[in-house]
Amino acid sequence: MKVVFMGTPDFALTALKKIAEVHEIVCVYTREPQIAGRGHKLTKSPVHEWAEAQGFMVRTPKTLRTAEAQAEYCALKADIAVVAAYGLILPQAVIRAFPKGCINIHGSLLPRWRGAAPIQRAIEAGDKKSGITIMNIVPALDAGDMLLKGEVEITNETTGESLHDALAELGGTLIMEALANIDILQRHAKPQDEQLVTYAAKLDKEECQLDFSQPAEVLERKIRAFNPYPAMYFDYQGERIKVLRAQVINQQGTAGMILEGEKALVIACGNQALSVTELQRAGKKKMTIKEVLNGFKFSQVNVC
RNA sequence: CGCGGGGUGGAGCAGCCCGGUAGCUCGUCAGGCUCAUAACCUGAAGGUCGGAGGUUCAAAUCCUUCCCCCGCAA
Repeated sequence: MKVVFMGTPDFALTALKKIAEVHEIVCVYTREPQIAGRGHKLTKSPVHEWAEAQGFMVRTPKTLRTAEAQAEYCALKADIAVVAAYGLILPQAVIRAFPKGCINIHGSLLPRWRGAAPIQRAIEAGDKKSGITIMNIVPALDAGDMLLKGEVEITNETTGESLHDALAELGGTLIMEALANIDILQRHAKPQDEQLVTYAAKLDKEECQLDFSQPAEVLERKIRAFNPYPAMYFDYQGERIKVLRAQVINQQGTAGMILEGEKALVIACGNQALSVTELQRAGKKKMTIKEVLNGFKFSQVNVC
């Protein structure tokens, strides 16, 4: 089939690579290069970078609301559009442009976790499973009928990164399946149960400062969910320390107090305590707690 | 030119400001102790101090320049 692909980050790129092996990529839409990174350089998205290297036509409109953008889009001779973490709202005209429609790869088991950060929110909430839903795009946020689903287990070891990677892979697999059986799947498309809808708010750095008055268990899930990005942190004597992994242990103390800082890093929480097992100090690489403590000791102060 | 931290035996750090024979914690190897051990004791190996220039009797340490890693911000 002739496919128009719309996506931006790595999550989308994984799918694009698989699609490109079998189908004809007519055009790739991705977010325009952004000022980003150290030195504030203009940076192309992962999808942009790869698509260009493959010699695909790449378009980066600021919006698809304009008549020109829509006309340009609709002029493409494609069968279907595949959207994955694109980042722009798609107007009706775009959604209906191609005969086989416009389908989306979403990183959750819809209707649970519609929205921007479904992967992290599922871990944070303590869900036992996550997955991919292939669905039709409609004008409302992630509300289209569902075509195909696949599940992934969330364990105590699952991090935002590991789940992201697993779902990206699964998304690629399922989108291929969906494209292969699109007509049948469309005939059996299932509406989402509005009663079960939840929303995954986008990640906000405000919520990443560890609030040790909360139970250790809650914080541990946030730590895993937000690893590696945006990463939970606390400030230790003016230095920002990202906590990438921790274990809940059965100790009590004043919330925020470092109970042990030489042989381990144990911080008291509202309920129980966290033993940090992997962290990153400002300016340093990620390290296991063992590596850190070889050359650095924490004082028993309060880090709230 | 957005702001900032850092590159020292395999790992994490100290030393750099106030130049002068490379230190700490851990790991590795050998031996010892022990019922035993990730514990303890003894000993050993392992470093052109990111690269290139320069200043100096002498540079990890001062100057110039290049490369690489990372935090913030976006």
